[in-house]
Amino acid sequence: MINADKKRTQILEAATRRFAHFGLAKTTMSEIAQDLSFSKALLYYYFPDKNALYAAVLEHVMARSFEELEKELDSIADCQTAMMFILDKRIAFITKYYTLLEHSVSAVQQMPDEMAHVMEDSKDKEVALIRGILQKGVNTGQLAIEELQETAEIILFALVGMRFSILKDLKGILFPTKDEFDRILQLQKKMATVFLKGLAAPSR
Amino acid sequence: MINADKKRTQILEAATRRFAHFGLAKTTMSEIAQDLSFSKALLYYYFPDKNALYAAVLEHVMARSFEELEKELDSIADCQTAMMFILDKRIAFITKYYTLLEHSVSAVQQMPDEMAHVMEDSKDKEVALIRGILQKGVNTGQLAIEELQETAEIILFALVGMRFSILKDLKGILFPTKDEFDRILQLQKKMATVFLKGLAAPSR
DNA sequence: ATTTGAATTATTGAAAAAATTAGTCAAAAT
DNA sequence: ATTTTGACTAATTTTTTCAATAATTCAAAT
Repeated sequence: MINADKKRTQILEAATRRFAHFGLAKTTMSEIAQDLSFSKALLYYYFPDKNALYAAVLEHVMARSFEELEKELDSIADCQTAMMFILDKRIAFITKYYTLLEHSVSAVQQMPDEMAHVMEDSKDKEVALIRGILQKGVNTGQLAIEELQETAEIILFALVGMRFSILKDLKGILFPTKDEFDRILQLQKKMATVFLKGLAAPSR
Repeated sequence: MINADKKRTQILEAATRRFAHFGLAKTTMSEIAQDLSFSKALLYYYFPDKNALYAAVLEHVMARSFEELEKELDSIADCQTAMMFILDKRIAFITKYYTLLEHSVSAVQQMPDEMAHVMEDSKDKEVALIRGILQKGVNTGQLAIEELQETAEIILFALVGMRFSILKDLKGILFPTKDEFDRILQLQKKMATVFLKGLAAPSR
């Protein structure tokens, strides 16, 4: 029982390494099994199919990141600072897991339900995170916001979309460079800053 | 000579109808020729190849829209109003020419240089349009902006990206509905409004 | 309950064949 | 001289086939 969980975890970790480096399409179940000296069939004992394993990897990786993020976020009182912090972490995450996420980015259509579900969850969590920051600002009297949820969604849409728009211009580039991610981060920060300023409560 | 231009225009218009309805891939040169009862060879007398014709259609359609837009924009003094006006017109344009633009949206990679050039031009023009609005705001003392060009780019990135983000969620949808476009417009307006407020010059 | 080797089923990718479409050109029409 | 065309070729796309690879199942062993 405890051993079973251990095997599951081992598979999850080996899969994470493969998927993170080679992506979904270029990773085979045999390879993951070989990495662990398990039989391929064992993978199917713990995970129903390849997509489920991939989804589990996505979920695991994201959950860990969110956990860490939320913890660190607690100690930041100022909402502008918190927002900049989140943007830094977001880009760091995307840079690190670019290949892993690639499938979710390029093949959003025709994504198996399992993965789609994980991505939706993660989006919801991210919106919640941003809403938390805005809430902070409202509580301290820094911000005045009517529709907290919708405003958080708008910010996330704009951030995600901004990355899309910028990366889309890069013709046939397989992996964006560090510089390109830095540029995205820079513009996202400027946008978020102006946006927060626009949400500022009238001073009195 | 004047008759030659007329033929060119006829071809351009027939091509516009076809491309606007069926897109680039699902329109053949023969069909355009048949619509006009011209020979296919004649199309090649006026346009070097299919891509050039498509690019000409894009350019024509966009040029007409920009022209109209700039004219109407002149009579709007307030920058907030002007921004809302542009957003309305942008969405109307995209709704109308969704199929025509689809290729530019989905196949941004591997886009022939001619089309890429038209799209870049249009992006530049759009940024210029937004910069013009911001300039208006700065002139009237409503806004305080350091980097006019970059700020305009950020706004456009966010607007375009926002549309991407929202449409991307729609799994396997061929054509977004009117409602979906309306939702995009609504969120874009909120974002732009907050953003402009964030750029407001400190009152005194 | 866990693990495996061997077998089956499904998917992918390359190659060949067929069909459609883009693009050319010499000659005809204006 | 310019415009237009029909008939032709070249390129591209689509369809089909088939072998190789990979996913998935399962009976039997641990």
